[in-house]
Formats: sequence, structure tokens, C-alpha cells
Amino acid sequence: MSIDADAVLIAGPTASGKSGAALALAEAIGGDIVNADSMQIYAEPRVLTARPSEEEMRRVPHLLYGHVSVLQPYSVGRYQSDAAHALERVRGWGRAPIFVGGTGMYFSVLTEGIANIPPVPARVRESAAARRSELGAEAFHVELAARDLKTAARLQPSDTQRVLRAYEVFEATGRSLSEWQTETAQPVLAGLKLARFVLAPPREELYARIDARFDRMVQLGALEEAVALAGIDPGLPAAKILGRRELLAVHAGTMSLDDAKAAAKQATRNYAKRQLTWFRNRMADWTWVEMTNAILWETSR
RNA sequence: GCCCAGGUAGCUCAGUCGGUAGAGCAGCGGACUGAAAAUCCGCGUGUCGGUGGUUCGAUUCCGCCCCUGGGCA
Repeated sequence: MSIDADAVLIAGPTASGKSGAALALAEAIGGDIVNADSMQIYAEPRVLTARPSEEEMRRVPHLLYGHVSVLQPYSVGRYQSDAAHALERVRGWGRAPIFVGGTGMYFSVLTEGIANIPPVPARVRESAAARRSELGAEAFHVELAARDLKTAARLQPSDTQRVLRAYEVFEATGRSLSEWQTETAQPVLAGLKLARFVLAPPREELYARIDARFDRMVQLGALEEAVALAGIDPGLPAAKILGRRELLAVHAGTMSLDDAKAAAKQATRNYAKRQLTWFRNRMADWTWVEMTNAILWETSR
């Protein structure tokens, strides 16, 4: 089997079976797998992030999995350069890269590009956050408008993260985010012929799979893994790993395991819905594959 | 069997001094340019348990019945 493309992209909501599908495809066409998931890049957690197993990763080269410590503040920017290097390596080996993941924004860096904005120093980020909590959301939004009217106009004052980001960029660079964004860099996969897929199970099946998978995660040691991540700075991206907070509450004795499981499943289902909204609206022209349980079973044999 | 408290949106509940009802969560839709498993926005008709009665009008008041929980026997 071969495929008429320089690179394959496989997107899908969490628990859609994309890792297994990618593995099967990689073995069939002689491809290497490159991660496009914002949490599977972390080294320490394996179970909670549903990273492919050691055995699976041995069958086919897997790049950008677990190559970063949870103590590091990873971001799309770093993904951009990591992905570019991974692409170079895989193509250097004469193999086909298969990008797999569920992070919409990572795919957008691969196929659409992102503005090349210098990193914002931690000091600037801290003072921006302090300023916002001092002024309140509304007044802070007004301050942003004075610096970057265009961005302020399209953001809700309550959109903490984006309002802060826009403010920080101006403070750090003296230039507004909206100006920076007029200079979007080349996509990582520019010039390559792509085969793009979205794997989307029927909603009900997906939710049921998410629920079942979390039970399995707990059996495989998710609780212990969460405890190992107990001390990290809550501001770090890795602190957002779904299920971590809920399981830590169990460890602290403030929540029953059953309640924690229910809450973690709920949060994961909410997340899957957000992913699907992104895919449906931003990847409408990709090839959609309805990944039913029957197909999942076939590809996992 | 008797007494008490409830039966209102998928769930937990609020409310209507009588003019056919609303929050949170869930669900669904949407946004998304360096935290993105993040952050944010929008969408609420449901025999107000059933049935008689009072009333111009009842989910709201009264009677009876059914169901759930608790108590007493």
C-alpha cells in the first residue's frame, strides 16, 4: 500500500481511535508518526494523556512524544519549531510523516501558519496579570483597547487568556498583536502534498468510549500519575491535564473516587465537544471518516 | 394504617400573595494566531404527579387519588 501524498494528517477528538489508526497506516505505508497533541508531548504522564504504549512506539518511529518535562511551559510556538525539525528528520529518512493528534491549533500551525512573535518575558506576563486583577476585567479590556483597538474589539473582556495575551504582546514588543498577526509565517507543511483526515465517531459512541477509557486509566495507575504531578505550578500547561485535578482531590481526601471519575469523564466529554467544533468549522474540507466502534475494532486487530 | 416533608426542564432545585415558570449543571451550537486537554460566547414549552372543585382564569387555593423519602404504629 502506498499513498499519494508527502504527509498525512490525522485529526480527531480524544478517544476517537486515531493513534491506533495512525499506527496501522504507518505500518501499511512505511510512515513515521509525529505527535500533534499538546499533552502527549510531556514525558512524565503516560496514562492520563493516553500516550501510545512502549510496545506501539517500538513498532514504528514516534516523534514528539514525551520529549518535554511537565515543568516546562510548552506552547504552540515551540511546537512549530519542533514539528519543523521532526518533518525534516522523517523526510531525511525518506519516510512519510503522519501527524496525529487532537490539538486544533497545532494543526493550524502545520497547515496555516502562525505569526512569528518574540517570546514574552515572564516578568511582563506577571505584571499584566497583576494589572488585570487590580483593575478588573472591564477596565483592563479598556486598557487593551488603548494599545490594540482591533484585538480588543473582537475579544470579550471575560476572555482572560486572550485579553492578557494581547496586552502582554504589546507591552513586550511595543507592537500590537493585530499588527503582528498580519505577518503570519509559512505553515510548517508549506509546499507539501497533504492527505488530511478527521476521524469522528458518532457522538454517543465517542462519549461512551471516553467514559470507558477513564475507568481503564484509573486501573492502569492514573491516580498515582496524578499524585506525581501534584506539586507542579498550576499555571503550567501540564497542570491542565484532564483528570489530574479530580484525582488529586481523591488523594487529598476531599472527593470520592467515584465522584472524581464522573467529573473527569465529564470534563473530557466537554473537551471532545470543543475539539469537534474546531474540526467541523476549520477542517470542513478535510476528509471525514466516521470512526464507528466496528471500524475501531478492525483497525486494532 | 396514621403523621410529616416532597412530587416543577435530562439532573439538582428556585418561584408564582391565582394571570400557564426560571437558575446551575448536562445537552446542543459557535469563537479560537505562542497556557489551546486552555479561554470565552450563545441557545430554556416543560401535560409545574393525576383527577375533581372554587374562580373570568389554577402549576399556585380546597378535596380525593397515586408516587417518593422520613417518622409513628
